[in-house]
Amino acid sequence: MQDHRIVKLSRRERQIMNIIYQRGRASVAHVLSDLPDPPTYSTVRALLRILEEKGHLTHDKDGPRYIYHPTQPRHQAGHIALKQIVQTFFDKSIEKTVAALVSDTDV
Amino acid sequence: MQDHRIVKLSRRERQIMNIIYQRGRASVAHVLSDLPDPPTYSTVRALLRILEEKGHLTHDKDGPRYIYHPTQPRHQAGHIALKQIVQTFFDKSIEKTVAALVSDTDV
DNA sequence: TGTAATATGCTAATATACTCGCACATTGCA
DNA sequence: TGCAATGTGCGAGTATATTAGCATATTACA
Repeated sequence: MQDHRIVKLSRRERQIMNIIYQRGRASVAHVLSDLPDPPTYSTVRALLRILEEKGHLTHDKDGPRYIYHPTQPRHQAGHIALKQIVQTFFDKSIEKTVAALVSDTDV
Repeated sequence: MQDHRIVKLSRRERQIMNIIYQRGRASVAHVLSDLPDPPTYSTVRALLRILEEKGHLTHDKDGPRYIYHPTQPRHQAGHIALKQIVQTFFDKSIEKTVAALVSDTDV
């Protein structure tokens, strides 16, 4: 479990981190276009800035614009997220989790 | 994906839902004892009330006290949470997710 | 039965998240 | 080179989440 940073994110912060993890890296415009109930460009920039201050993101420049990417590697964040779910919903059993994962029938 | 209710939760709300899903059902005292950086009893009750208003929880009485439990079945919530993770961290690939799940080596 | 312990019902203050607008810089091209 | 398009920096308002306190009911048992 070790690093609980990600669990402390707020709703919007979480949405944004998910988008960036899914894409690998993203510009403000990318994030904005993927956000549900999208706010303004300004708002997204503000949130990205905050996430960077908190250490979840970094950016580098692609010509005139910022490209953000996670500081914590994708696979590592994925692992942590998985562990959380195994613990919360599947009695800490990897078997049960795999079973649920494979059986696509319900839900 | 279907039901995005759970993704809309705030930080504390999420923590509480996780605790209750993990336990199956829980009293105020249970939740309080499991919360990190625990607030006061009053606070927990307020949050539980809100979660109930939003439709995530119900309660029934065990003698003098309320016992809360999720309205959405555990396995269903687990499925949804899993799908989210598969999509965000593992390129929508169940194989990759299972692989990560089984290889306990890193993180 | 009287009292300490433990519940809930409300109400309201404080902190944090979320939002946006305005000013200014840079880019690309007519 | 001048202007429209697209960036960022920053400051501040609004909404929501988080917190706690006080009044009151119920329980358990000396």
